Formats: sequence, structure tokens, C-alpha cells
Amino acid sequence: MKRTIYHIATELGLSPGTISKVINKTGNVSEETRKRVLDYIKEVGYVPATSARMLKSKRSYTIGVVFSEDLKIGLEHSFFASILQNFKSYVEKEGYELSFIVTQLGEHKMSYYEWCMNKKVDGVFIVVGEANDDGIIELANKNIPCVSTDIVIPGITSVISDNEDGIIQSLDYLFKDRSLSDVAIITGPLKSRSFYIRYQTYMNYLKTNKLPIKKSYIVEAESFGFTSGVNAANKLIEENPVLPKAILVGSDDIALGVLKSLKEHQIKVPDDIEIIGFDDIPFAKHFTPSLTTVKQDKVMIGETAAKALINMIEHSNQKQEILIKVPVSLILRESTK
Amino acid sequence: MKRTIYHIATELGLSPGTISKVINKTGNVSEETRKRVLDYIKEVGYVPATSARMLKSKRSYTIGVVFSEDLKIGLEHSFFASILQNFKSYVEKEGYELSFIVTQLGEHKMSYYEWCMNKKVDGVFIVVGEANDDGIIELANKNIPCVSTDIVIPGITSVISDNEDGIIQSLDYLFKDRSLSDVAIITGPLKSRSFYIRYQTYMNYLKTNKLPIKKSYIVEAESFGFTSGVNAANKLIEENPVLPKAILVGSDDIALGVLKSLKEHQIKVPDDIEIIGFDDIPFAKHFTPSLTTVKQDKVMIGETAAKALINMIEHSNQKQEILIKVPVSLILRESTK
DNA sequence: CTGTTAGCGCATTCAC
DNA sequence: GTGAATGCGCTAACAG
Repeated sequence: MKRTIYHIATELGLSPGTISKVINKTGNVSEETRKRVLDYIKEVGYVPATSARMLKSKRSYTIGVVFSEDLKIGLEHSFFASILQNFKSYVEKEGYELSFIVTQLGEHKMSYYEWCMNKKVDGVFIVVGEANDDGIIELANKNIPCVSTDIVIPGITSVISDNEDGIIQSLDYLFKDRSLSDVAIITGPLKSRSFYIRYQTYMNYLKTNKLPIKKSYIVEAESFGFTSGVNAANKLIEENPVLPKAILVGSDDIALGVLKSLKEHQIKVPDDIEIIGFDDIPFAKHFTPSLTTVKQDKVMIGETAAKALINMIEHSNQKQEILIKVPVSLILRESTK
Repeated sequence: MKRTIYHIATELGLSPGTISKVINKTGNVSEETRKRVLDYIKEVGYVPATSARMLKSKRSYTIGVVFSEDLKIGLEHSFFASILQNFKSYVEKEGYELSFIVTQLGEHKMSYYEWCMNKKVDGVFIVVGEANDDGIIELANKNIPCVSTDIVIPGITSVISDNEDGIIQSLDYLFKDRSLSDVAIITGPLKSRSFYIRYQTYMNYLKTNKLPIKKSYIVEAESFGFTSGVNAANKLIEENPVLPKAILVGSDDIALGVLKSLKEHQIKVPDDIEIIGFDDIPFAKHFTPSLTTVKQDKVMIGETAAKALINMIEHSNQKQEILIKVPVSLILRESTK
């Protein structure tokens, strides 16, 4: 049977207000009746109707997810999907649920922020989106708890892998442990922030360590995928009669393409050249040769973001621009010696 | 500024009821005022507060998504993620949004169905779940529009790839076009319905075509991934001094593992043995050798499911047990000749 | 400590 | 064709 607080109030000989109080842990209720109500509620399986509660209390225990499709990065993208999955698991344990933010409600087009107001979401998690997207900037400027990953947005908390450290670990390994001399880089599109940071770190590393910088050893892939890796490697090979001893690659997807190109050119990995990727996608360890790479901790990213957001929702509500860096680790496999 | 129908009513010199009528296309409103209201609404960007609307109208324009985590198939699983993505794109165009169904709301544990009632979702899309899960069975038995994919549940509409046809196409190719004699099968865990159907179809094909069935040519992988493919292939090789001419593999993930094992055993693909997978995962075309496989149309599955569900929601509301099969196609690549 | 009451913003009668 | 009244189920403020 469908019940309201009124039903359970009369059934218990109490008033609706009291029921509401015990449910919301607010106001004074004697321990005795509190327990009585709680027991009864559990017994009959009563749950407050979310819509009515939302109407009054102006919140929804729901977190909006920005997963823009404009970038044609959908849920198919395992990296983001995985972060979202881990985020989801965590917030659900805390009693929140997820709802995808859309920019259209029925007929009406609306901004992310309008949608949030309309749905009364408690906070938003920006998984995929562009830092200069108007909708996202509006969100950042309004007073609604926000956490992002991957992209960094002025004014809001971001949880992101320690890209710098990943590159430094890789480079230390190549230059120091392996004592190599020349390390090239094949980066992903530099308009993407993460790729840019990785590239920057590489450049800085060479500079601060007074290592030679060779322009032809720097190639920017035209896109994110395997094929662009193949193309980038082809270009590198073409332009360099003498190849570097190692290549740092901006992402595993691209790196696997690089490996493919190398194989087609009969260049042996890791004997002729060593390769290090970034991400540790599931397939990295299955490829032949398996790929040495910087592992991003998707579980920790998702959970850290979840914790940060819930904390903002339940406590401060204070928005602050923090960059939370999640540690990465270099996984050594066959593509390096 | 935040508005309610009352605001816009007074601003227009009308009454709230009238506004409501034009928004909901109900009752009689003169064409003139209708237009006036519509225009004004658009101008000021008014959108009815969902919570209030839900409270009254008992619906939410939201579709619940069952994406059980019990099977440890999360959003990371690209096949399901992709279907969900395509489903999402479609329903959003139609003005619906997605919300993940959870079984816990705050403190209270609840069933899928209770959650649906509470959230007043208009329908549910079962992406990942077990056919014999109590929660799912309850959903199927209640009067709420439901569509599933991958799993088939008594009483509800399911959208699923034409597994039979995929296997028949593969087998026809191998036996008829290529005139091979022996084709083995490495199937995924048979407790999974899709794998079971594929396996069944293989057996039936051999039987009806009076082809010899060799027990050692039938291997069930212990799990879904790459590694289980390696193991299964190892087992097949071990048990068969004389290898089959081709292997049908239950999924691409497994097939790539099989290719790896073959490579390690110095068995040439496709010269010594030909391989056909199932799914057409993104990586299938990048592997060396690239994998011939049966492509599942994730776009069509997602969209077909969306259409079916929206149709149920907006029209019949009649639940019916239908199995909608989505065509598959054999993609020829290097792993076959 | 508990009960009463007034909305939250909208949709739906039922009058007009 | 339009407006006023009522209630959806709940919370919060206030009385008692």
C-alpha cells in the first residue's frame, strides 16, 4: 500500500510533523517515539516521496553529471566511463544518485545551470566538457557545488592525475635508470589540457636538465586514437634518419598506434627503441609487446571527486579553486628494457 | 529571475490555470492567448519546476536505467556503455532524461520497483542485470514500461543482436566460401545467454549440415576477458595434435587472447588457422592481425530500445514480450583469408 | 517534547 | 475560452 506521512502518523497516533522530524533528524523528538516511528517505517517500508520532498526542501539528493557529447567522447570512452563508474559507486553509498544533465527539457532548451535549478540537484560533477564552454563557466560562477575531473575550471575544485609526476617518472627512468640520450615525444592534441601539461613537463625537464631539445623529436598527433598514433610515428620516422632511443607517448591509445607503425617499419621494440605510454588502458598489457605506461588511478580519481563534492554539499558549500592531484605510477612492461 | 506560473500569469494578465493549459496542451485555450503565452514563456525562459509537476502529474519524463554492479560489469564495459550512450542520445532528443536506478535511497534499502514509484520514472531500460534477479523480475511483473537489452526477461521487450545470424554468417563463410572442413569454437561462459545462443547455433549448424562434431574442438573460456582467451586457446592447442582450420570465438575480447596464444605457439593466422570473433570492439581492427568479426550494431540496439520504450510510454503502455533482433554483419579482416 | 498549519509550484476539476 | 479553488506529500515555523 502506498502511504504518506499522514497515514503513518494516524496509524501511530502521532502527527505528520513528528514523523517528518524523525525522518529528517530535525527538531526534538523523544527517543521513545523516535524509535517507534523508525521501526514502523521500516516495517511497512515507507519512503518519503521524492517529488514532494524536493518541492519543499529545495534539494534532491541527486548529483548532476556533465558528460558533454559535443566532444564526441561518450560513455564509450573507457577512461571517463571508469571514473564515472567509481564516482557513482561512491556517492550511491552516501545516499546520492546520479542524473545526467541535459540542455533540453521537453521542448525547452536550457543551460546546465537552469537545469540544475530546475532539478534542484545538490551538486554537479563535470566529467567531460570544455573548460571554455559557456554552460560550464556559468556553472562555475554560480553558487552550486561543483567538482570536475580532467578539465580545470577557474573557481572550482578539480581532481586530476598528477600528469607532471607521470612524465617526470618516465623521463627519470629513461634518462637516469636506462641512461638513454635521446627521448622523443609524441603528444596528443595540445588543445587538450592534459596533453599540454605532459608536453610542457617534458620540455621543462629537458631544459632544467640541460638536455638537447630536438624539434624533429616532437610530434603532435592529430587526434586521440590509434590511427593518429600510427600517423604520428610514421612522421617521426620519416623526419628522423637517426631515431631517438625512446619515445614518450601522450596516451596509450596513441602509443599502441605507434607500436603498430614501428612494427611495420621493422623497428624493434624495445631493442631499437623504447616506448612509454600514459593511462594504462586495459589493453596496454595485452598488446605485443606489452606497453610500459603511466597508470592513472581511475578509482581514486572517481572517489576523490565524490568525496570532495559530497563534502562541499554537506558542509562548506564554499566553492574553492583547488587542484587535487591523484598520484600516478609507472608500470614497466615489455616496451622498455 | 525565478518564476512560477503565477508570475507569468499575472505578468500576462491571465490566470495560472490558463498557463498550465497551454504548457500541457490540455483543455481549451484560444489560439491567440496560446501563442501569447508561448511566446512569453520562451522569451523569459520559463520552465515548470519538475518537482512540483511530478508531485501532481505522477510522471517525471525520466527513464530509469538498471546498470547492476553485481556482475562487476560497470560502465567500463565498452559494449554496454556504448549501447547506453546511444540510448541516451536518442531519448534526450525526445525530451527524456536518464537516471540510474539504485536500490538505496538515503538510509532505506528499496527494490528497483519501489525506486521507480518513488521517482515516478516513466519507464526503465535494463542494460545490465541478471534475468533471474528478484528486483528485475518484480519490474517485469509490474505495470511499468520496460525494455531490456542483452538479457531476455519473460514478459518484457528485449532488443538484442541477432546472434544466430552472426554465427550462421561466420560458419557459412568458413564452410562454404572458404570450403574449410573443421571449425572449432571457443565460447565465452555459457551461463551468459548470448554466449549460449552462439554456441547452440554452432552446434545446430553442424548437425543440420551433417558436419562432424568433435568434442575437443569445443572449449568454454572460464571468463570474459583476454586472459581467458589465452587460456582457452592454450587448452585447445594442447588437446588437439591436429588443429582445426578455423576457430569461431565467442567474443572479440576472448578472440584477441586467442590470437595472442596462437602467436606464442608460432601458429600463423590466417595461414595455419583462421579466426572469427564477435562484437567488433574498437581494437579488433588494430590488432595484428586485424580480426575478422561479427559486428554488433550498438547504435541500432540503443536506438531501437529507446524507440520501443518511448513508444510504450507514450502509447500503449502495454507490456509485451517481444524479442527485437538487430542485424549483425560479418566484417572480413586479416584473421581470415 | 508534540501537534497544527501554511505553503512549496503546479495540474485539475468546476464554475463562469 | 478563462479563472478560482483544491490538493499532491512534505517541511518548517510556530503553538501548545
